[in-house]
Amino acid sequence: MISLTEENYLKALFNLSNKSGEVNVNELSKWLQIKMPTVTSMMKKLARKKLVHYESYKPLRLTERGKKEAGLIIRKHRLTEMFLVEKMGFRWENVHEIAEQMEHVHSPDFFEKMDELLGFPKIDPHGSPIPDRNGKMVWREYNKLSDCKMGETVRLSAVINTSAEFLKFLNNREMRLGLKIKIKSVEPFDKTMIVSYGKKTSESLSHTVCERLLVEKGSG
Amino acid sequence: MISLTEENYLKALFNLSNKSGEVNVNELSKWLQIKMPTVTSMMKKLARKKLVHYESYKPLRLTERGKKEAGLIIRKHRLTEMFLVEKMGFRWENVHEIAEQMEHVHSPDFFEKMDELLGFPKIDPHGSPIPDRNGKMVWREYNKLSDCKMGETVRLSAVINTSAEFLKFLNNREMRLGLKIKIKSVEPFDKTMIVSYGKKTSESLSHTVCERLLVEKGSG
DNA sequence: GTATAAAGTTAGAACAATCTAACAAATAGA
DNA sequence: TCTATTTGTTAGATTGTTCTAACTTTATAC
Repeated sequence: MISLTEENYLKALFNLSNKSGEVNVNELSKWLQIKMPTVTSMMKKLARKKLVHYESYKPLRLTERGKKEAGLIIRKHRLTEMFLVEKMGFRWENVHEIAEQMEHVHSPDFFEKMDELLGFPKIDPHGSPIPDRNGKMVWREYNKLSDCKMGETVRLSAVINTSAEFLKFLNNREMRLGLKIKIKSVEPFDKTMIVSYGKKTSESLSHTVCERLLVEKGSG
Repeated sequence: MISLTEENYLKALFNLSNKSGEVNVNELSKWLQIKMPTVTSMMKKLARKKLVHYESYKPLRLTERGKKEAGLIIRKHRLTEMFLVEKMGFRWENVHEIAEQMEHVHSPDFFEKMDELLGFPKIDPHGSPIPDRNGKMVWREYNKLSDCKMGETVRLSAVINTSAEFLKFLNNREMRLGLKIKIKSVEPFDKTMIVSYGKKTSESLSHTVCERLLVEKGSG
């Protein structure tokens, strides 16, 4: 049995894993706002439970089982977010906190029913992929807006940061998923972009913002 | 802040309170399947938090604040059960376990939205009243079927036991809320009732079952 | 290539929620 | 009313999750 606390560690490890699947203790400690010694001892415990590969002074890695369990928690989180938006009328900036609690509900039937009522969605309201029943998750080929060049036209496909503040920032600028964005220019000094989209002919987006917007190129 | 564990004690106290609002430590201990010394120490803690009136060797009583908090937890439980049945297509015997977990979700908005989508229901799928936003709950004037007499015709309004087994037992006999039931006879020895309802002309219901069925008299 | 800083670990304590064993008070039977 | 049973409490231990303080290892900077 995996406790609520352990579930939160697994999810954090999953979310922080880089391409090679590695996470540092310090990173995890800061993310969870839990002191390093506590994290170390929990990692030893999760290692005993075969959910994490742990060796002293080495980066942490989830085991296959750990990845699956974490994926299933994230599946519950994202299905919930989708349900809240699509079936209950919540806005995308108000679903994270609720999903954060619902992801710990143990009831396969409940989440299967959500999935069914939603028509088996592949992405959540922020464009993040919903892991399948085996906890497997695949990101489509997205680019950060900040990596695109002047003159390109792209489609907004996902947002990395799902904090209410950031999402409200996007709301205020009438930005939402699916939006077609044209890059008019890029300021060389601070990488601020001037873009046009919808009725906006000239909006300025800081590098910090552009790094958090994932887009698809050349999808018409 | 009230912990999940404390919430479960409050809810149990609320559910076990008799007319005078009293609950014994032993009773609570058996209900929660937690040993008496643990219950005693938790009661002292809840007394410190002004949620329970506690005096050594005296019966336990919720304070006004305790009653309110407990009522709000039960509100969340029952709204969830109603939502699961009305909006998600679950059957009444499958909602208790899920609601048991959802009742601990902290998000007034979430439950307000449920309430609104459901059209502000007064009762849950088992006929139990849903406490209002202040945690206040009122039972309508129901009688146990077991207290009714031969010849009476009554309407099934609520079920006391919400275990899946009992609800499946009722399903198997095509019994549901709103059903009009006529008492054909009562066996004096064991109080078994012979009743008719719907297409059934002669069904036998044990006293154990009749005690768990709440009915309204003379409502046409 | 050593000194310093950053990252990670060990040891020991604290708090919440649980238990068992032993004792005390209240209740019930004769 | 006296004793036996039931109910309730106290004391002390256990487990899970967290902390601080002190120490060790690894990485960084000159």
